[in-house]
Amino acid sequence: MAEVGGIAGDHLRSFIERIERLEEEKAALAADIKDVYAEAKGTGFDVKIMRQLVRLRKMEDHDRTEQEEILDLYKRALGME
Amino acid sequence: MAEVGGIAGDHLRSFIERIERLEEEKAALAADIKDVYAEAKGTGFDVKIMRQLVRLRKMEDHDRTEQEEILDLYKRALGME
Amino acid sequence: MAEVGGIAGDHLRSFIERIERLEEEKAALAADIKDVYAEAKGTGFDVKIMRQLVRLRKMEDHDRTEQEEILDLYKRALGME
Amino acid sequence: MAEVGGIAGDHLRSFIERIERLEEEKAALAADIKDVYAEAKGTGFDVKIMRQLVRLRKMEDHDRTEQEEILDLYKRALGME
DNA sequence: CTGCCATTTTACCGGC
DNA sequence: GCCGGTAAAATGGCAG
Repeated sequence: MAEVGGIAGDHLRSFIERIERLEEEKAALAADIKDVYAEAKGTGFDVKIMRQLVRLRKMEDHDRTEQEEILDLYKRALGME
Repeated sequence: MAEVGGIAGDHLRSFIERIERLEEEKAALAADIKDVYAEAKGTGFDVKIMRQLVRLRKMEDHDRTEQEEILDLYKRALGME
Repeated sequence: MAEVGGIAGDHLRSFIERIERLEEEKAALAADIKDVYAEAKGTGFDVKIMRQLVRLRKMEDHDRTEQEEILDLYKRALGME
Repeated sequence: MAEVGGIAGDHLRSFIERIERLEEEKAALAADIKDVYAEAKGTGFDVKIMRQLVRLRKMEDHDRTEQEEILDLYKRALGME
């Protein structure tokens, strides 16, 4: 661990503050997201279902290349590459 | 999918896309935070300890806010606002 | 929280021991899995690729009904159910 | 998939299936553990505290084992085994 | 207030 | 023996 006190302390403080700044922005975005859900709910949509939709669409993105990956993996696993 | 449900479908899609856009930004910030921790680690700092520090400072902020809220509550109760 | 000492203590101990027993079995299975990977490695297979395969196949299982789920969700979300 | 790579493919499949079988059993045990925690919670115990207890007891076991290993090491160093 | 879900933290495992 | 990345556990937050 770097020295306690002096320049190392300033350095640590700098890192911590950068992180805290980023986390504030992240929290702000989380709040924005919450607001959008609330707005959608006010329009009559079901928040729980919307969350499921978002989750499933994210999974779909991950799956887009999954089949190819599996084939590639089998090939590599079997030394066919 | 836009044809399913007509207007409502478009509306839903709009909400979902807004959320997904915000979540992308949130993920980008999470990656930035990760990078800062990695950089700090490369400078010799202990990431686990740093995380504890950040959490502790956040809790203190939270508690401080809570105190202020209670104070406000009392002020309003006393007609001091 | 239940009383400290007396019957509650015995009860707690009983729960803890049941959990520890189950965790031992789980750890034993984890060791078995490790052994299989080691054996496969000894036969010339790449452990990292095998782990990826297992992970992707698990995802495939999860995806098996995903498309239907998504359609159902959209229908419900749009009040078409 | 059995046709890909012939014998090697079958061999790989065999390993993968053994692993998947073991992982299913492991998941079942994890579910059992979850159930015990839930049951304990229903009896009035604090699950979070219980988890800490289990972790602590495991650490103590680990440390005890470590001490015994060190003792063994010394014994061997002294030709006492 | 309770259960579920997302996030975050911790622990593990293989590789170098 | 550490490091990086990946899976598991645990905590926190949110909707109902």
